Amino acid sequence: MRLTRAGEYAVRCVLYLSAKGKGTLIGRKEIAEHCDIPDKFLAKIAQQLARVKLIEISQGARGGYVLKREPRDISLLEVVEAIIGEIALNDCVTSSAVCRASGNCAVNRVWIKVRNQLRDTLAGVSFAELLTEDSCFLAPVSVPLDFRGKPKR
Amino acid sequence: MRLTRAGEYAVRCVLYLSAKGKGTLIGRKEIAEHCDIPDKFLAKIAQQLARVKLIEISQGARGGYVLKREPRDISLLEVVEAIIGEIALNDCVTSSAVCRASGNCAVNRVWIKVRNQLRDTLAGVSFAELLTEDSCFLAPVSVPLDFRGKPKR
DNA sequence: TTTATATAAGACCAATAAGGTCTCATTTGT
DNA sequence: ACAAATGAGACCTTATTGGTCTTATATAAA
Ligand code: FES
Ligand code: FES
Repeated sequence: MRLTRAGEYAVRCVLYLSAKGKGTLIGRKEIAEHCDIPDKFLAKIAQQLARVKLIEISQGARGGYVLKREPRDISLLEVVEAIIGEIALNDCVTSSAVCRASGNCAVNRVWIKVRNQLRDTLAGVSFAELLTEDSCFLAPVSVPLDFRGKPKR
Repeated sequence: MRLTRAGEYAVRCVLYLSAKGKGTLIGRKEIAEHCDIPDKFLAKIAQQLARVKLIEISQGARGGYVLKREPRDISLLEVVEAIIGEIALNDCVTSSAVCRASGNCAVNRVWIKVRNQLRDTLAGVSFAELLTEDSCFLAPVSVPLDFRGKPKR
């Protein structure tokens, strides 16, 4: 019951890109080094982030990654779910084949509740917010007032 | 990021025992069959439940399991954590060796928050409550008014 | 236009964890 | 004593995670 390494790495990566600002091209190696992510593994993770349009990847010499959205509009949930898929917590929630009475089960209802709670909280934290505080791999960054606050989407 | 099978089985098992009432001895096979849990696997799970004194195991012919506490005093959280250990969600929360700035990290703080939220919600649901509604493997049971409501511990 | 640098895509591999079984010992009712 | 049940832990199988490798492709710069 824990976030995968890939998920944590993705968060770090997006946080690093957020600090540099939307639209800034950063080499993969720089990110890997600063965020302590295995270089090749980051490549794989970045591809997933690109698939959901969070970043854009440019190839060739002087290639790298570019954040495509404003940090204030990116939620923690989005980044996490881009990597590990929609959070479910237990199997009954997704596949109704597991339990006999799925859909009408007191236990299941509790799991759905905590799952929604968890997703809501993660959805309520933007990378702009994270940037205003100290984090691993990153000193806090002063963010213009306009860009603080909760994510829109 | 999901509850293990063992965790789900444990919940079913305790729910079944709750329906029979505290102090009632039930054979392992009966539980395994009704709750659709592999017999031998249930044995292993039961041992973990016994270790935290949720149930008591009696050996020998006509042996089986006995619920040791009132369903209204057993929370979902307790049963789950008896099996999978304390819920953590991400590694930084437990082992500070993973990230560089653990203890003072915005990301980490969010994870701690959602983790506490999740644990609180699960802690707020008793098996007596679960019994009043329909569940997989179990028809709803009428529970005396006195025994409904939130868990004490 | 060649070369060096960088990523893409996916196959591939190693380590860990989950899910479950088996064996042998022990306990207890009859 | 014997049959019926569980205990404890080794053991096995499969799935997931975490990560690397290989070949191909794109681009900047010489
Ligand atoms: S639907 Fe799975 S526990 Fe009830
Ligand atoms: S402490 Fe692990 S992400 Fe910051």
